[in-house]
Amino acid sequence: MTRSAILDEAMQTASLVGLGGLSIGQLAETTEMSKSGLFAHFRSKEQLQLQVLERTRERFTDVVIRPALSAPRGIARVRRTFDGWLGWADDVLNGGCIFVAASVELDDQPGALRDALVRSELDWLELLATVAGTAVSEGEFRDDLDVEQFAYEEHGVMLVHHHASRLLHDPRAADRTRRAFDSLVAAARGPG
Amino acid sequence: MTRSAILDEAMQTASLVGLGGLSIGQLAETTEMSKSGLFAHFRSKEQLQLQVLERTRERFTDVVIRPALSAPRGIARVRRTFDGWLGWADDVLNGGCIFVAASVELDDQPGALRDALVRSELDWLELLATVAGTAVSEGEFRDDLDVEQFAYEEHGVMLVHHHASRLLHDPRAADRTRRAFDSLVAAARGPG
DNA sequence: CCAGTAAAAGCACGACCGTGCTATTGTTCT
DNA sequence: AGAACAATAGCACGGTCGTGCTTTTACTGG
Repeated sequence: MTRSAILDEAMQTASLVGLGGLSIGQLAETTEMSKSGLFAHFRSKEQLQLQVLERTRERFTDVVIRPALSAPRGIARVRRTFDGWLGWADDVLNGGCIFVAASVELDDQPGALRDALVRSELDWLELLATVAGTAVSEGEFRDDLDVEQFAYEEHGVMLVHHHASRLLHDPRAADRTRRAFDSLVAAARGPG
Repeated sequence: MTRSAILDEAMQTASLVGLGGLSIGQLAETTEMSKSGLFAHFRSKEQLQLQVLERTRERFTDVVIRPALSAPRGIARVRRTFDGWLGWADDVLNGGCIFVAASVELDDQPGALRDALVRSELDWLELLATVAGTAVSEGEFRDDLDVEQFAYEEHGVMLVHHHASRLLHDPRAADRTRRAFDSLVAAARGPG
């Protein structure tokens, strides 16, 4: 079992129980390794968590960010980024989005893991704002749009989608989310 | 140490480490009781968690819901509900909002605790929709407003506020949140 | 084939977990 | 004062946790 395969397994587990819920013994069991054999790959639990987070970032880049950036600049790209996020947990994870889970798990727990997550989230928000910016420069969004505010509100819709679909299992979640997103886009297009 | 006081302590701890992060031993330590003495009050960890959740609901009702419902019907009440939520974790908890934390902690963990949380969250969403409804019947919101959609988007703004303020410590969070909320209200007032 | 190296396993440790069972304390009622 | 009862403590159990140390296995280059 290669280190990379272990991380993939760990990522799936973390999606179900969070980064804090990861345990070396349980992970050794599901990968059919000895506890000490697995432990040798990482040299502490924190290292394991950091590398799982990093691996998740890589996968996220592959399945969400890169495809989104290959969409045409402007609203099309904004939409593709948003839709990519909506589907990503369903497509590559067994459970919920690891970033969402970690965000509430770590908000009161200082340390390297939290710091790494914060960097990651800031990158993501910045990317959302940048993508919105392409819609501005293409003339599809009004040119006095506050792109960071747009990213902020867009992120809110993502979070409420996660809540409604994963916790509440609300069958109307997809529809509500689409309507919320469309409102944001409409408001960004122009004044009334 | 009375059962009620224990629950208050446990609520504070849960706000820092989540309901799953509660432990009988640690709680016994902070309440200066023996582990078995404390354990006797609840007869399982799950019972403890359920009662902590219930206690949190009571406190939430006291400091958010009741004051909000005493505001005048309409937009004033909508705003008071929203503002009440924003402040509630800061005012009564040491850490983050327990409902937010539990929502991502439990979304893949079936059981009585998850069921109780889902009921609680559905109540909350329903209340948000109902309060928006008072603004409709007062003529302040347009009368074809989808109040559940409004509640959905409002909830999204709350979640992103929690993320930005607690995880990112973004000093602009309060301002961004207010602007997001104002957009929602403006859109609900009328067509353009 | 053998030496050297890397990966995995074996094993033990102290700590904490939830939970039972039994004893002790403290309170209330007659 | 003594009996009945509730609250708390003492103690032990099997289990899992993260992590060290030592030994075995698997692989590689000469």
